[in-house]
Amino acid sequence: MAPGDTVEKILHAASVLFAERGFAETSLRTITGMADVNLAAVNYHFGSKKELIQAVFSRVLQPFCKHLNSELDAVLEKSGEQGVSIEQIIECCSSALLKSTEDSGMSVQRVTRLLGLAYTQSQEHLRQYIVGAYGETYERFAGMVQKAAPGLSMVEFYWRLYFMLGAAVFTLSSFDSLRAILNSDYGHDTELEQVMQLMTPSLASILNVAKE
Amino acid sequence: MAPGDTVEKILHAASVLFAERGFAETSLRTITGMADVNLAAVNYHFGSKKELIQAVFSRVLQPFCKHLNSELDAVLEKSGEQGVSIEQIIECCSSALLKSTEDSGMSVQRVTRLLGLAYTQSQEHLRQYIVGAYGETYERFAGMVQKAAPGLSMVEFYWRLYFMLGAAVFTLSSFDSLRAILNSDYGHDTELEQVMQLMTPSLASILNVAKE
DNA sequence: TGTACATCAGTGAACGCGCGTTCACTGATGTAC
DNA sequence: TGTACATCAGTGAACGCGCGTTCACTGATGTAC
Repeated sequence: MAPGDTVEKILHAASVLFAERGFAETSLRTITGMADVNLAAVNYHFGSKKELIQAVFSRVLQPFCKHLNSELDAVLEKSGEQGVSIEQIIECCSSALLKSTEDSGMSVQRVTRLLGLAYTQSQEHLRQYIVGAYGETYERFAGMVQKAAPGLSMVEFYWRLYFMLGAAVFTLSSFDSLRAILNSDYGHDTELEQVMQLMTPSLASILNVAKE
Repeated sequence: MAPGDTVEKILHAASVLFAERGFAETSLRTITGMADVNLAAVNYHFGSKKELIQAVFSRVLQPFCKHLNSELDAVLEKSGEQGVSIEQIIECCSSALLKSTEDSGMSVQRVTRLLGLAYTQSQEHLRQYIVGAYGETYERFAGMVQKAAPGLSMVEFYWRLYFMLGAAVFTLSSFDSLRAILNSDYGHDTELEQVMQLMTPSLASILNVAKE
């Protein structure tokens, strides 16, 4: 077996299981069982369960941030004077998300579920790690969104940004179950790409709607 | 000590701790320690940890649904022919949420965190219990929202409703940490009621924005 | 080319610990006769 | 009024179990001389 293969198998199984059940509900025995590697291999390669969690996030966030940055570069270059619209920024996020899932072989649902977990499961070590490693890209993104919505106060902008993030993360991370409900109740199937397209104008309107 | 007091102390401690850390991360020993009751009292009064989780949700959802129903009644009666607007429905939810937290002595953040957990922590027994006990109120709410946004296809309505729920649940349940970040980065404090007011037009715009 | 040693990925079994749950028990209160 | 019994809230200690982690060990590969 090629070296590094064990590491990759552990990371894959951990991503799948963490996204499905959360961190505390997923034991190392379940992970190593699914990955078909020895239990002790996790601590051998990663040191601890905490560090495994961080490694899983690295594998997801690094390609995403890379793609997001180059998408933002492209859009900045293309639209010179008239500035970048919020719709364009959202589409940067969408395609960065899709491209990064191609890279890692993970689904969009899984990636956004992991992102949601980072918010909702209060793992302080994880929050610190993510802010430290990927805070810069986030700041850049937030700055561009703010430029696209002039005239909003700091407070109003900030909260509207979180409304947008909440809508996106919540919907995408629960996509499978929401799709299943819609399918069984109304017999209508929806593709992920379709929902991401539906989402763009809705997210944009959150930011652009007139002030209260 | 008055009878029923132990039950109430357990429910209170469990609500606080579940909302803070999730279900798996909260042990019965932590709960009974905080509530200052005997460890075995949980299984004596509730039967199991699962049933305790359900009881916590009952204590939260029952008053919320009660208030939401009467708010919806009031608004239906008031606005006869011209129909009920989406803003009115959102405000029904807001005040039902505020009133129900007064009842139970729990914060809005805690209630929405619990609601978010019900979605994100895949506790199948809990999802079934909630749908069985409170699905009717949800159907009524969803039906009224749909009437307030005529012209949308089933698919488009359905997904926009989830964008709205996501934005609301995500923001309110993370309110404390978002508020803290805004405070430390820009020195500006925001009250919960203020955010709920900011949220109304943004949520309404998700539903009302023109079709793609 | 041969030998001795170092490095490294991986293993199997065990460690102590905290978990949810169980059970025999206590002591107070209510009820029947 | 007195006594026997039933009910009920609560308790203390222990149960077995699955958890993350540790450790001595193996066997393959690389390196120095």
